[in-house]
Amino acid sequence: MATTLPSPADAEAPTPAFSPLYQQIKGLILQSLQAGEWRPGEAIPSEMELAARFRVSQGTVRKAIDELAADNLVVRRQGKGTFVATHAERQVQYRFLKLMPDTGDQATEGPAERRVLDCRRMRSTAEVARALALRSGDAVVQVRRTLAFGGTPTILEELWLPGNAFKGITAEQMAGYHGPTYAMFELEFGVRMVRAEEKIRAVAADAAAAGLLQVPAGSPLLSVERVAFTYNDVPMELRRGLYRTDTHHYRNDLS
Amino acid sequence: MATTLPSPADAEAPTPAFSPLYQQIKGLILQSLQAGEWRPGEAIPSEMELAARFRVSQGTVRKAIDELAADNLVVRRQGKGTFVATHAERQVQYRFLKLMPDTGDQATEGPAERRVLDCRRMRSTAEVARALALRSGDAVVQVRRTLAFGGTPTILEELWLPGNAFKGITAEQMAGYHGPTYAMFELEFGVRMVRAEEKIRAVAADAAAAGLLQVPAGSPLLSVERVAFTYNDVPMELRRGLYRTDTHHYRNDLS
DNA sequence: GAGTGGTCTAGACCACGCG
DNA sequence: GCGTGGTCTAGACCACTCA
Repeated sequence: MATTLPSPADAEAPTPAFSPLYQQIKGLILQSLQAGEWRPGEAIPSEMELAARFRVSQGTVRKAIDELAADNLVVRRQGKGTFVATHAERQVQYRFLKLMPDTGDQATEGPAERRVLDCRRMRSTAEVARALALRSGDAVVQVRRTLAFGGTPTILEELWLPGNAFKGITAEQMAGYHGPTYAMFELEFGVRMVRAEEKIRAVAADAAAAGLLQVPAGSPLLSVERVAFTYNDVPMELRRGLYRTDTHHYRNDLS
Repeated sequence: MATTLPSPADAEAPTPAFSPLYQQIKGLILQSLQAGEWRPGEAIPSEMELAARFRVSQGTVRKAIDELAADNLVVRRQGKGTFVATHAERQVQYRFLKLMPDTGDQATEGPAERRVLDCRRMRSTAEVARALALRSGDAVVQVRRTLAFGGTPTILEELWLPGNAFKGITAEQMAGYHGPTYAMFELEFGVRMVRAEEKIRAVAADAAAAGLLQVPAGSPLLSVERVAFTYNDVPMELRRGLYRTDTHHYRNDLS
């Protein structure tokens, strides 16, 4: 049946290489997600509906959705439906933040206290442009802020965002929103971060960082450089964080 | 059919809670893996054979194996079969080592040059015992070594292994084996590491570490504390590494 | 009780690897 | 050409949620 499929599905397969039907369906659902057909947190159509729309069996749709769920683009809830993933959910406060208090976890610790130091538009340097797939000199927004836990400043970070997608962002918006920053990005700018890559190093605190994080100059800090991506691997944020690791640690699970 | 299954499968379900058939099958295959019915790198029986053995359909076995493959316990190869995962494979040199050269990757860099500083049996401290789920004073093996890339010492690490499982391990074994240490553990001791947890911090190099890594005392280093587990979440290694991050970085992908 | 995702089956056919 | 895993289907039934 895969080769004799009518129009909708295999119209999407420009590669002669062979792509399973469920992959094509996955691609189509992905396009709808990208296009904003369903908003973050909303339910997507049921498996039966999608099967009817694409003229395939429920099992094929199921396998497509299975992969989307494995990629964290979508969340299944038995008896209720399948929902577009969002950063604005109770579950884990900060999905991409792997810094944990040495005792307890993110949940026991409560939300971070944010302090925005700076938020301004500027022209991107060559380095920032490369990370964000822009041209040097394109408009970017730079944000600098600290995050504190229980009164102790723990993270100092600098964000760069493409000026185009984040027109009109303000320090008040960055500071005022209650909840993850990425949830604010979804709500206010329609930008959904889906995946990220981090490069981690140990560095010595310079005078400025030391002051803001209330540690002696030269103290070892964790440097975390993150590039976050929306759909289709489009980079939408460069973030450089300095973490204190005297009361917290970066946790990672390998398998 | 799930409720009327004959002996083999639901003899394994002590929980009345409801466990899908394929989960029970997964558990049974896992037991065989654990028991060493098939050695690392070997093929396990085909889906049809397993389906016949367990008296379920091929689809159910498939779903069980899908999960084992997702957990990296097993590797599927179309047209050939399904194989027990091993650390002794070309693919990625060091599966659990996330340290990458700033330019290029593990493949371009070639294998690490190992130097074993120390390998001795001792009684475990309370801290080591806790991590390895032993009692304080139980026998453990401590290994200290450095890894260098292109002549530059980059990693200084200390390993603790349960003395029981690693009887008779020698410095020569640690140094002499060509390939990942975890592959040597599989071959020589039948211990297969399946999963690990890491806690990462930034620390200042003490005099000893600075000397061995050829950096000034007080230099920032990445401290990586790893607990590695075999099947059933049994901890089998505690490892504390210090990484230079002037030419390398710890890479992590989030989703 | 209706609707959703989750499980299980049986059978057909496809892509791949290897002799 | 055979055996392996991979895809696709259709239909039955189960577990969960909510009105």
